[in-house]
Amino acid sequence: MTQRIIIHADLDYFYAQCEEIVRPELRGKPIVVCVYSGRTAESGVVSTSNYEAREYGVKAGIPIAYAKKMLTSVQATFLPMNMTLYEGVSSRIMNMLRTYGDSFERVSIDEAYLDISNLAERNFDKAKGIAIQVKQEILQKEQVTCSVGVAPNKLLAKMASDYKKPNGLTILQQGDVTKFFERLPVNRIPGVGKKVDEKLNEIHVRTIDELARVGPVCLIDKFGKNLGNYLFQASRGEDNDPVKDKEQPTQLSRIATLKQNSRDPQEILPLLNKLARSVLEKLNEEKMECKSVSLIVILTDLSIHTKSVTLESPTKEFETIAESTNTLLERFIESVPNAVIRRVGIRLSGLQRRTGQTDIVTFLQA
DNA sequence: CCCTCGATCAC
DNA sequence: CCTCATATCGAGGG
Repeated sequence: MTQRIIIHADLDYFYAQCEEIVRPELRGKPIVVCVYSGRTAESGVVSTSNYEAREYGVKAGIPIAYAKKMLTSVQATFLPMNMTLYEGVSSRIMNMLRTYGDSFERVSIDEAYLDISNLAERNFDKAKGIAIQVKQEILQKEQVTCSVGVAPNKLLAKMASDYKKPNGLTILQQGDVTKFFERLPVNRIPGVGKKVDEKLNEIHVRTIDELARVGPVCLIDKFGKNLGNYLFQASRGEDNDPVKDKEQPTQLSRIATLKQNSRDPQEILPLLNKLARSVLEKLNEEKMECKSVSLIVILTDLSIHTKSVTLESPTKEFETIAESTNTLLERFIESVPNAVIRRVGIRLSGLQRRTGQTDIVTFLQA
């Protein structure tokens, strides 16, 4: 295949930026979008913050209480998540982006890849023009800024969009890779998080150019076939993963925090049923059914446990889901005598499109 | 090959 | 003080 040209677009500080759009008077001041757990009035974590808040160290994942302390000296706004708002803005932008590429891949609410190889006629100057146009259209139609990377594959496009933000545009061609990777920390490679980073540090690899000097056998030995090969290729800026339309999800989950810790199934059931209704609503919207049901349990020590069952036949029924998770919960509590539960969740997997077809029992009865 | 489960990532 | 959702992998058991 000839050389591809891929765009990665990343909507800047997305939830907080959406809030700036609907509350323009807040622009220029710190905004913190929060996930409130409902435990106490203030408990929860920061989902996203705008750059004014980040200057004070307020970023995604930190407890809301920490964020409040960091922002005591300034006038800051703390807002609960408004997913309906963000979904609306996102879907309008994604539908716009979809019209550009030969293929399109939405990777999250605020990120997408476009393959513009043909549109740009395999020419990076044209590709840059398209990227500028994309940024402009998103800004004009939705007042949203984004950071864009243009590169010969998804890996480099993502690393490029990450390089300059907010409101960045970075073109990265294969010939620039050596220079770009020089002294760049390995954790800038997508897929290299805390654990992989630590393991690489063990073999004294801190930067991507250092990683490129490690042999494939060594990497496969340390990280397994899949991740080992990925790291080897990534260190050279190579990636053949195609931009693929992901039409349907393969799993759906819902998780929530208990008002108070408990190991009494009766206290937990109402929340579990609520989660079942919620995740089933989504399953219905997607016109799908599921083959497996998992219970997710997070204990007071924050350890995560999952228990699952595979059903005899795919289901979309509340009774089936609720009964499964209830049984799994009782069984889990029984099997771990000291477990005190903080949060519970439900995951539906083995998802498949609902066929219009009637099930076999109904068919035989007809 | 399928199932279950924990781990990891990144959001 | 500690959210929520998705995908993927590898190990272990069958």
